[in-house]
Amino acid sequence: MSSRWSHSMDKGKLKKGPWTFEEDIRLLRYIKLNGEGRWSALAKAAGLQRCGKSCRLRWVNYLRPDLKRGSITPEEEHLIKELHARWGNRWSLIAERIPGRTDNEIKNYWRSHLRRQQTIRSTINNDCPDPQKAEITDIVLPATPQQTQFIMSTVTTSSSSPLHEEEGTSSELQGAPPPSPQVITSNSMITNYPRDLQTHLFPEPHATQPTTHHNNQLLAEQPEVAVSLDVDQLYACPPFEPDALSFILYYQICSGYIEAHDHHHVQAGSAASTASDGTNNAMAAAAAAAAYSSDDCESDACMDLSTDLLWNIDPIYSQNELLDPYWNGSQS
DNA sequence: AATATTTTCAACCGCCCTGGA
DNA sequence: TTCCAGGGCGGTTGAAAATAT
Repeated sequence: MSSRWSHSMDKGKLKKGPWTFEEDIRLLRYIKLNGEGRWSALAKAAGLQRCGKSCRLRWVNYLRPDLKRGSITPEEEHLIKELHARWGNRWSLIAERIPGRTDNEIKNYWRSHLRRQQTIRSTINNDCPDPQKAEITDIVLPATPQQTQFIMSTVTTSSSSPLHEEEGTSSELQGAPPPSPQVITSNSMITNYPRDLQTHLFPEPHATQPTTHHNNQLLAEQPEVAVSLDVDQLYACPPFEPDALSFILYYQICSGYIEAHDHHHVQAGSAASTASDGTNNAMAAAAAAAAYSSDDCESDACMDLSTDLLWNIDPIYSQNELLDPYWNGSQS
């Protein structure tokens, strides 16, 4: 735990600071079983030494299955500029119009990317006496037809909104959209996880592990390192703290492979080094992770490789369309 | 290669609003 | 009507990573 949070922790028993793998799993499983909301009670019931706000934030900004991973696209950037010009720092409102992005993410993006652009442009065009006006006019770039269509489909609204109900608010807020009618239960959101991931995250009592058969070729014929497939053990004693969802996804893919080959042995290092595309890199990462979690992989080289692969799982995932069926839950 | 500076972003803080008692 | 707890939101922080010198 870094010193940043330690003084706060001394005041009570509630934990602060970065979330661990185990905490993520606890929160995810609890929300799947019981739904979200009532965050203070949820935190206690889930056995988390966290305040309700912290749990909500972790869920909303990081664990939600409908979050979009990866960099902000040019279309999204343009939309952020457009909406910020309309509504100012109404980050949650803006986030509602950009699917899969959180208010925190948009706010950070604005501060780190777009505000700097604005500052530079304002410096160049320093003849504008009104900084607010300069901000709006400077940052809104012409939209391509595609961008315009995207913006129109996203922004066009019909019903009332809290902002609309504030009669006579500034003209800057005209055209503000209604609150999103999004009423999504946590269960339906969880079903956006890959089916196999759901099974592992939220197993039915006494359910047998599903046997899945995926791209298996590259991991075959390398039976050297015994791999533990005891997921409960993994939950109880995670050997590292990668992105929890990504890790479990790849772990499951790997498990499917291992079961399919019925020997429960994978040479993680050689599998990874011979992998040539994203899918198999991902599988190799999972194999490496599994190997890492076992007592059978003790070499420094194996551990180094495992760690490298795990910390690079997100880019592998985001660049690999072959994994979309798993992520989108359409894989049978 | 080492150090300094800048950028990124997860997470917290505090204010405000809302709904229930 | 008032009080209070919970939740949402925008602002801020600071460690880690990336980049520059």
